[in-house]
Amino acid sequence: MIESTGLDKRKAYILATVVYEYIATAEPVGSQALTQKYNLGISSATVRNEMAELEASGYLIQPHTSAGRIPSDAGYRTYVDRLMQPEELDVDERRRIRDELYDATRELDEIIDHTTRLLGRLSNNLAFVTKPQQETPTFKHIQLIWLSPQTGVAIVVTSLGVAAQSLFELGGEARPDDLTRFSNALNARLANRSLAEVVEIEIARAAQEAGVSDDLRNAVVAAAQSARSGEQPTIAAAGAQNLLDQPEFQDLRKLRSILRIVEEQKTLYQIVADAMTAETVSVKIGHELGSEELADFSIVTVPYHFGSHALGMLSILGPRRMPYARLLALAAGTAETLSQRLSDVDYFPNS
Amino acid sequence: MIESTGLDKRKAYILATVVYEYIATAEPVGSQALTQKYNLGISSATVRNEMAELEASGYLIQPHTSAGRIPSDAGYRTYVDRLMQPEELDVDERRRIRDELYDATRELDEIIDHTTRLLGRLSNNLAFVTKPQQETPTFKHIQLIWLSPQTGVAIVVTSLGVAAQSLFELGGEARPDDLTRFSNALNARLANRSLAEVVEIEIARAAQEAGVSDDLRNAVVAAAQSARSGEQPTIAAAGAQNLLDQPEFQDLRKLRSILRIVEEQKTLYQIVADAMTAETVSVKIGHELGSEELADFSIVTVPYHFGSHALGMLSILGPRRMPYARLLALAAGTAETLSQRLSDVDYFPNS
DNA sequence: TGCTAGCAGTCTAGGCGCGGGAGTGCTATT
DNA sequence: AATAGCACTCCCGCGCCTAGACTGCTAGCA
Repeated sequence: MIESTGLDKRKAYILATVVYEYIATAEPVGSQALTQKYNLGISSATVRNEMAELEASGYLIQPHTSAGRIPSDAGYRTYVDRLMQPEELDVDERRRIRDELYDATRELDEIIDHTTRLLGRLSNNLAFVTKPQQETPTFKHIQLIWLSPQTGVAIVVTSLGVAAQSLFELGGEARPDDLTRFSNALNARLANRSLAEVVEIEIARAAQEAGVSDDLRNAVVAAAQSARSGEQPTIAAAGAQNLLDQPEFQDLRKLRSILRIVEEQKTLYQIVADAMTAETVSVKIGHELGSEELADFSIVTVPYHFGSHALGMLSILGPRRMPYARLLALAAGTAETLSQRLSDVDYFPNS
Repeated sequence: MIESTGLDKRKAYILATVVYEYIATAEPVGSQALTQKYNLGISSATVRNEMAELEASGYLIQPHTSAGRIPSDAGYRTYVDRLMQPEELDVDERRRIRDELYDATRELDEIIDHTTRLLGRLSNNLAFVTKPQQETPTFKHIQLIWLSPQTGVAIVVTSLGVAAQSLFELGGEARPDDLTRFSNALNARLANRSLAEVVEIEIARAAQEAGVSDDLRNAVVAAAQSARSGEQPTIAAAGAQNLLDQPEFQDLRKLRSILRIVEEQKTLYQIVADAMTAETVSVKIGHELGSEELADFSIVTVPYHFGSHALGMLSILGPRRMPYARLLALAAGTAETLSQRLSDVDYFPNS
């Protein structure tokens, strides 16, 4: 572990301390401040040398020449994955969450809203929760259209309306007839099947039946996947005002981005979607969110379940400089309690 | 009209121009700027004199000695009620709203959400819409409890749970028996009646039957009203990020208040609740919102209907310096279209 | 060889003072 | 009554400057 990151024990400890201190103060951390506040047993000069190397390895950043250091994305990542002391919710807090969720409300939507607000309040950040879709969308129709000898387009219509189109290369040897035949085979197999089911196998069988090229099959698979990503459950959000307190967001443009993205929901969902299949809580830090606008933020996400079925996700969005250990524990604990809460009443008689 | 406000024609025109200009620029309006930009046919010195009088009458405010004037709440109020040129939505815009609302979505909740976003986008402000409650709450039980020879308490239980209690004076001559008798009479008349119905008459009849004092009757009416105000439908909001663009909200504390209040919903609902019974669009300006935190904002509200029944309200929240004429037209137009849209599908088979 | 003390250099945040500019109220004049 | 002119007031933005924090580097020490 130590070798794999190029960090000896002392460097690791210094990195951890810098991250910890920066999370607490939001100020670049200098070598003196560090040795004074934490008795490291080494002098500030030594820390300076170590810091310079940590910066060279990409874990720390110096905002300007005569300033302290702040963690880079890689620094945070290392901190979260290897260095930080994991936290647990204490019993009191766990009970408070439980009590709130087991409040009078019965309706699923209300429980989700309630959970979102609770999470926003406890995390002091922006919380958002994807609502489970009651009705799982199904295939209605798929149509392959011949555009030119080289290209075609696949259009997938789901029970939610037109959902996806995907342009593809024909590979040269296909004729309009092939497409029609393939379309028919696909429709026979897929009509009214749930999008959530694994349809790749069916597509492969239909492709074999119709005797079409691999390119064509792959194009249809892509269109199906894209249609699936169109299933975007609505998202409840709460706690945006908490972000206003963070010193790094006095810059209004960043806030604007956040509010817009949260309201739009689509981007937000795409960012966290892959956490749905995760076993446990996952974290995306800064640029890992895949958007320059969100580069100063991090998101903690954890799925919640009904039985063994993942229903949705619970996320906390905050400054990159968020208290990771605490928020990971909070998100995990809340998701667990929510899952329990949901399993106590049979909301999903059909599943 | 002129006498009632202490404004002659010229003062009225100057006031209107100041408000108009301030809405456009967000800068205090000086006498020179005014005469240069609008050819008033009088000199800046004359305008200065008029402005001084308008300030003395409370329509204008001078932020500091050597600055121009900005409108006071009273100034805005006069502008909105009497001076401004009302606007209409142009045909194009009206059609765009219509097209958006008649989009594929079917579900009531989605239509409301969609409308909210649309309104946020078109208004460039924060829009919020109260969602109709599908189930109208009904009386379950009312209980009058004798506390002392002078006081009692009324507890109203609705189908939504315990909703209201109201302490009252007995007026001296009532005994526990009277309260029990009145309770019984009330329960017989009110059980399972909708809270939305006019229940005052029923209460009066029950009071007569039981032969109790006016004080007692009024206490019960108060409790019933308070129970009714407890019906707080959820609120959809959109466009918070638009407020960030307004120069007067660079101060983050104000934004924080807004976001908190919008998220809380309760306060927001209470503020606009009385607009529900209005015939048309209504405006609350600055301190009229009844909260120091909201003193820099104004809210435009208009109810939307299903048939003749008011279902909810559509509001725009923005800086006090909002383009009133435009937003009034926008809110009214959107509400009208929404009402039509709802009446085209039978969402409320029971009403 | 690794650590430390000291030092010179660098950069930022924030306090201070100044002057331009916009606007006012007042007074004298038409 | 309306206006022109004038002296005065106040804010805002600019540049200047200093205090403070931190760095990298060098030389000395276990």
